[in-house]
Amino acid sequence: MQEYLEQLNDAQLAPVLQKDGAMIVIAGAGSGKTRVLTYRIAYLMSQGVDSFSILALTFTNKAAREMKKRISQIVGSSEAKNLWMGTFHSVFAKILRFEAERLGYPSNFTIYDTQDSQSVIRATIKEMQLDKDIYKYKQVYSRISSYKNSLITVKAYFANPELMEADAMAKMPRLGDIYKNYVDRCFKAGAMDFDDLLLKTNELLTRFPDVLAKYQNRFRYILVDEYQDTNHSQYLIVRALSDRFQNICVVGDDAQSIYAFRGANINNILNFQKDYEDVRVYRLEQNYRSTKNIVNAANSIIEKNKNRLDKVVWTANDEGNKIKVNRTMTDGDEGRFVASSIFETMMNHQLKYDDFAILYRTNAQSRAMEDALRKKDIPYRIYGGLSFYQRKEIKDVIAYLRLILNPKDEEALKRVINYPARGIGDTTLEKLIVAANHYNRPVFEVMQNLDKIDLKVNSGTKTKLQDFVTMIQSFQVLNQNYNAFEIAEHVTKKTGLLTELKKDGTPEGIARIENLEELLNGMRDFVEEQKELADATGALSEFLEDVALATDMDNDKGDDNKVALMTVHLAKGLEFPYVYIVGMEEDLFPSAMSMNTRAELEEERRLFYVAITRAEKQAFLTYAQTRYRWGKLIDAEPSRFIEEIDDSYLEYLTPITEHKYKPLIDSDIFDDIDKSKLRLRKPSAGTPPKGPTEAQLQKLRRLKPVTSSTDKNFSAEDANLSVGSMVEHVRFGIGKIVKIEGVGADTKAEINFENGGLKKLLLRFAKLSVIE
DNA sequence: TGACCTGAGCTTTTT
DNA sequence: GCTCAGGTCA
Repeated sequence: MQEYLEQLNDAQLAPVLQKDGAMIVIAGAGSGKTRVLTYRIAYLMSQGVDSFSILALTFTNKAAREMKKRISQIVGSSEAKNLWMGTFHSVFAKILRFEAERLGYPSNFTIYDTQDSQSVIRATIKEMQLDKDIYKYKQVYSRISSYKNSLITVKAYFANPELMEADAMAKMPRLGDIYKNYVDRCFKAGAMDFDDLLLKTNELLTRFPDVLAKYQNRFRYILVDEYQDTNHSQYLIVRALSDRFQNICVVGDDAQSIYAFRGANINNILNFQKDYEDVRVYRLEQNYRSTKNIVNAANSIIEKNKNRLDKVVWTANDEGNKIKVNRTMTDGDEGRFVASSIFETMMNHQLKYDDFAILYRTNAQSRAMEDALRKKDIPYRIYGGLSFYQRKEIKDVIAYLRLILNPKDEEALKRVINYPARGIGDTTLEKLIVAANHYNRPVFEVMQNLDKIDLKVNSGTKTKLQDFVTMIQSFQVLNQNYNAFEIAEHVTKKTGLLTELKKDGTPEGIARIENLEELLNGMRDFVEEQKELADATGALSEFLEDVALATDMDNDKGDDNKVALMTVHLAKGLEFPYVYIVGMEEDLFPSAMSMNTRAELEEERRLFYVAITRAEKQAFLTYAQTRYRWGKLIDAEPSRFIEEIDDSYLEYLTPITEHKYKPLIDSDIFDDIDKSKLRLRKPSAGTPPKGPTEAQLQKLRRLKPVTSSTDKNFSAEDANLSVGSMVEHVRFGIGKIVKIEGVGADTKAEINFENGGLKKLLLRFAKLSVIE
């Protein structure tokens, strides 16, 4: 029984054997944290802890599934079955369904995905007759999302003048009203968005002490994976649930925190010791995954970050090869280089395709890679991007299915009410929505009661509406006796979806039909699997629950031998013998949008750390000198991250490109200043604004960009930056340099901004925009 | 009502 | 260079 414990080293064993109390395991990359988690759970069970009372939270379904699999191998599947193990979202969705009525939701509430949410917001903005150029629906969505993740409800929002002011400053004074309307609409539609799954769980646990007590008593042992990626909302849930027994084990690596943009709060892990009594801290520092070269290179990168926990990752593995760095002319060449390199390496070392991964910063980069791989007949699989369930034809079927379970679901209704075309156009839909708002009832209910209201539609349209209602209702009846697969198959035929697709003979149309078939096959498998579980039946509701929270990573076919393509974010937690990190260029990695503050840049650096540490045997870094972006060819410079790696771990296949420019300013003192936005003022056409005088402009025109890349000791004067130079900073406006002190890295400048007062900035490696 | 066209925005990452 | 929302026209 205990022999599995022998597979652990001492550092891993300690947290496994500490049965009770609060503990944090700080686990370096590749140090076997998943192993610690699984064995800890297995050990708890061997010590007589009831599997019903263990809750394990992960960030991906895949992580949960794999852990469950390994645990069942140790303790047997009948025991492992009762564990509560899953993503935050899926576990709490389950609990919310159970307790939904407390919060006024139906237990069959729909889960809106990002597309649905954004569509609701778009409609709201339109209805409120706001300017859509100011209120951009994506921006509004992300603001609302971050409010929800910080537990700022509509009520809390309106109680907080600072927030309202901030939005007003951002020219969106009506944001609170949009927020309110959005929340109301979702509620009326019986729908929760992703963030609601956490927000409403918090509400449930705070408002109903008996519910809190119930789950506190139930989950006596709580484990959280990737704790560094929890946001405030998740943090509070974990705290609340663990408060009674304080048997909490969190595992994470601050160096791999890469989801701050989504509200993840790195302080959750940094402050864990303050949150519980008597916290034991364990460190896993031995890396079992990678060569010495890779581990050391990664360490040399992460050292550049200031905000981190103390930890030294080391490995007993071989020295290994140096990290290879390659430059190409274009992004197309980059793709061809990677494809040939994969092919050669594979042949030379008798490897398989799935020993290789290509990682990139943005999804858009996959294209060049795909083209090159296809030309060389190298099989690949792209993870992420547009997932299977986000395809139009799939979403259409899903929308019908959603409507069957929850006819209030307005987004689903809007999607299918006239697809396939059945003569219910925008005008009619508009009337329905107006009526629905008027009576404050769901649209579908209005459609059910057409006789009782005067909708001002002609009798033909009325019949069509009634037919639609009858059809959905007939599905609902069937749903009581048939499983998810049977219903879906019936729906595709009865609605005319299948016929509609068959009409379209284009290759894309045929692909759509194939996708539909794949969906149905998937559903059949799903039903079979569910039937084997004790507490499931393969019903439609179970399927939709799964789909709503599924990601592309999840439907892993596992054994297919293909090169993996994915973003660095998606690669977290995975490992590959050979890893290509492509697009190692300034403004791409690190992303141009993430270089405004030290905090953002540090997150990019952690992301790069994650990328490098995926490699077991060999890592490649590639960059191109020119690249297509937005359909235009642009010049690119090598990423600063390449230079940050200690040279002794690198092998340059091509000489590194000289940097033309260095990043402008690295200010430790004024972290809140958006350094990328500081530049020499470009004179505008015609008469200059009240800022610089003609004489100053003359001076500006004489300024040249810095060309020296090796001499890091140049002074501000070398950079032609002198007292009296005009600079512009978007935040403070135009200003004049009044004082310069220090040399090289320590150059400081005092700049007198016209409307921002005197600011002191630390200039380092000045990058000066060229003045025409 | 539906097919077709146009222009804007996009490419930071996702449960 | 691609996608999608929104507008125009038959």
